[in-house]
Amino acid sequence: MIDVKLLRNDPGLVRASLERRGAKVDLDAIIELDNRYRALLQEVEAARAEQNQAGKRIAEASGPAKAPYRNQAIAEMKRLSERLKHLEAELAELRSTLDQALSEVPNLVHPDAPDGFGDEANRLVREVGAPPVFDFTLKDHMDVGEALGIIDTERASKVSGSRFAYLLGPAVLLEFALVRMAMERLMADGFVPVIPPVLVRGEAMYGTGFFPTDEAQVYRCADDDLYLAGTAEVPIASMHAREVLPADGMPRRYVGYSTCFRREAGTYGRDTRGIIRVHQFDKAEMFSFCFPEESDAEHLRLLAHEEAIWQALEIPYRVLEICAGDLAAPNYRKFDIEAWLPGSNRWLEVTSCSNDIDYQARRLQVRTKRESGTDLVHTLNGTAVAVGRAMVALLENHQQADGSVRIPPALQPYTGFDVLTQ
RNA sequence: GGAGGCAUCGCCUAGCCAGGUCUAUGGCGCGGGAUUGCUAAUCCCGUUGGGGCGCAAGUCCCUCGCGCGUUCGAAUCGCGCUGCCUCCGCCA
Repeated sequence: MIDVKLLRNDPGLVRASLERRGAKVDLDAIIELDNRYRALLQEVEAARAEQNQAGKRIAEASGPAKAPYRNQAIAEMKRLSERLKHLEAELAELRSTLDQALSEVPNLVHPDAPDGFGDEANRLVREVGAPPVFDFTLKDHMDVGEALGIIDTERASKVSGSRFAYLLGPAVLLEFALVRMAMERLMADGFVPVIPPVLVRGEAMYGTGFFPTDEAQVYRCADDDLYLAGTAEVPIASMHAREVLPADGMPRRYVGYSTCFRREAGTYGRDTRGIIRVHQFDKAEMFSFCFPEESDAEHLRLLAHEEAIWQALEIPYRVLEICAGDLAAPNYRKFDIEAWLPGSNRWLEVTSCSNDIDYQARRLQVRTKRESGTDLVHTLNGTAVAVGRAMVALLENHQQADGSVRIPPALQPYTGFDVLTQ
């Protein structure tokens, strides 16, 4: 949610951001709604003040001697009350129309975000590491994984349908190793590890900005009115909803580990092979709550952690800054990391790091209190390690002629083996 | 799943049965100040969070878990929901 006061005072700024996104929102209609709402609010509040005064007069007029006066005052208050009832109903309706309209306005866009739409408009920030050289015929991750017997999508589809997988044997240890390595690096920088609930209320989905926009991507448990989170971002951001965080604990950094569930509606035929795009995967996610003036730096900090992890995994990657037209509604600025997949001869998105400024905080009402006052915090999130896709990158980049996969030294203390074999 | 209980401004707490002067009591904590002096004490003032109007001073409205209702008027009465606690059942 954007700040309605900002819209009121500087509609040009909001309009410019919307244009860069290519978002079609009738701002003038919202501004008009806001004006009408505030005019009516004043009327209602004046009537309430009058009612409060009248109530006091009634209370003061106790005893038989004052009964006539009292009856007159009650009659007067009845009229007031009747009028207020209508005004308040009108006000409530106007408010909910305004809230609905505001909830559909996407966030502002960072001045440095590249203009444009689509992949071509993304800015290449840097490319790190050289593609490995091989002297044998390369396999893609699925061929490597199947040959090793560590990925089984065929049986998974028997049990759960397409876009599911069994991970077996050393792949399981590899998962725990990746997560443990990421966790320890982040804990060293003060991130608090957390395993959040993954079944959440609609409120949490709305508060983080996934509803109403991305409702189609979310699994719903209808009987309990709960939703399966597509990322730990949802329960972690919501963890401090309606709280005022003490200034001396800022910034608050978490690294959450959770299974993620995504319906992948509308992606039929895309990434159908292997475990690149599945309905269920595990991920360690960074999340920060920080002071507003610190969020630009915090964003770069999260990105630096992501890059350090990919460097430790010895995977060539590139950093992209996502163009204004491709930002999700809550995002103010976003960096993706894409890993190079030599076996598939393509780049694969493996992390995503966003600064949502106060967009989520306003919906979730997460504030911090310091001497200068109580402010909404800024929230940021970034992938520490998306296990499935990290495995894909490892299998393709570190495959060896005999079908085994080399484990980079930084990961070996966590796997307990240096070569992944059958 | 069944039965019962609880929810007040950071924490504790009064108020609820018997609706109006509740602009919510007191304590703790916190912030500011005064006084006395010695390892501290006493006193005074302030201290929920939002919102509207206003250059400001200020002023008004909302907020007693949430919602709906009854009523001229709800912290207080009724209904629903949520959360927590106790017991039973079930369970990793």
